[in-house]
Amino acid sequence: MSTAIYPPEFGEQTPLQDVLTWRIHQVHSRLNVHAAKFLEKTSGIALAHWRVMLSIGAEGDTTHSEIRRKIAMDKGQLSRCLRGMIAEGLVMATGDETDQRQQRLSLTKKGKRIFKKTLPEMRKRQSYLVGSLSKTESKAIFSALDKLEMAAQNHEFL
Amino acid sequence: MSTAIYPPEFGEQTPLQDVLTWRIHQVHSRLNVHAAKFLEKTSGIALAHWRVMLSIGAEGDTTHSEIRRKIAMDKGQLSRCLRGMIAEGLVMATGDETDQRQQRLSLTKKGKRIFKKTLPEMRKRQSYLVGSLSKTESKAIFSALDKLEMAAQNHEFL
DNA sequence: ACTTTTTAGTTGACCTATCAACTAAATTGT
DNA sequence: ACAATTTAGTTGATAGGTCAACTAAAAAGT
Repeated sequence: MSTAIYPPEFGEQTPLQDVLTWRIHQVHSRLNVHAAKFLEKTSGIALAHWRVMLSIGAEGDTTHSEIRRKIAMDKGQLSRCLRGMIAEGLVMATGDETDQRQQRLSLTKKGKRIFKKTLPEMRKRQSYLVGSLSKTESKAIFSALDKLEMAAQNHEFL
Repeated sequence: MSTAIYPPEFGEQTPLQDVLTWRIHQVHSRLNVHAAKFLEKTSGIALAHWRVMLSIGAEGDTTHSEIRRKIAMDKGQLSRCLRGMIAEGLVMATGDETDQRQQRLSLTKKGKRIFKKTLPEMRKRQSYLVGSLSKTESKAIFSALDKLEMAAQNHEFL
């Protein structure tokens, strides 16, 4: 049981309380480890790289900040991540003619090949994970996450 | 909507897929930021320190590895965390007579004072967070997290 | 036109997390 | 009794996340 990890006095009075954020913490880290191992095995790329690839998409042509909007990644982190991906030959950057601050980003041939190979594998993985949930659970977990996120961003309670 | 953060082709075919782990990632990081700020404001302690305090408990007398069992924290991380907490005067360590490898850990007076001050605040915070969920959602999110964790630890799918 | 502000992205500093190597004490096996 | 293994905890190396300072280009304000 989830509550077992907390001292009774806390858990008993407030069964969902910190336990919930803690549970999210734990599950998150385990899912991350799993995803990273899985990706390492199937295509040898890093989780962050996969996320960025996914946000570019096989035929995409996008920019730094557009990716950031999509996946809400720190811009410094994304900058370094993209540098790595370019170094590995997964992504190519070409200057944007109308705005010299930004660059158009797209997958290289190698990037596309890996993307296309990885996508179905990741789909399988996710189906496997989500398949462990009931319909109700999978619906509820999404709305619960949305609500928790909103609650966490509500500055009144801070 | 949650699925909006992924390319249509991915999201449409597999609505819950990576989106779910990604949502957990996002929500987790926002909850963490929120918790850290909240703790900073209410008692000036770090999130990791709070978690350890919580696992020791106001009257607790425990060991390194017992904490680790409770909160599944990396042992190196916990070692440094405890060192910091001892330096801050939150925790005191005394040698265990029967086993010289381990130490008995408990909260100092200062630690207890902060613990007692922080606990109701954290309860309020958690009630606030959990209060944003419906009964169904809060039940479902727990079982969903349990199942996802088990699925992620299943080595068959790796 | 030119100053101010916003936007795009990079870099550095720092902090946390994870993993592996290591020491020392206790337990188990013979 | 003593060798081998397990358990407890520390430390170091490294990767990833977070924040803030910085440069440069573009847009907006006057």
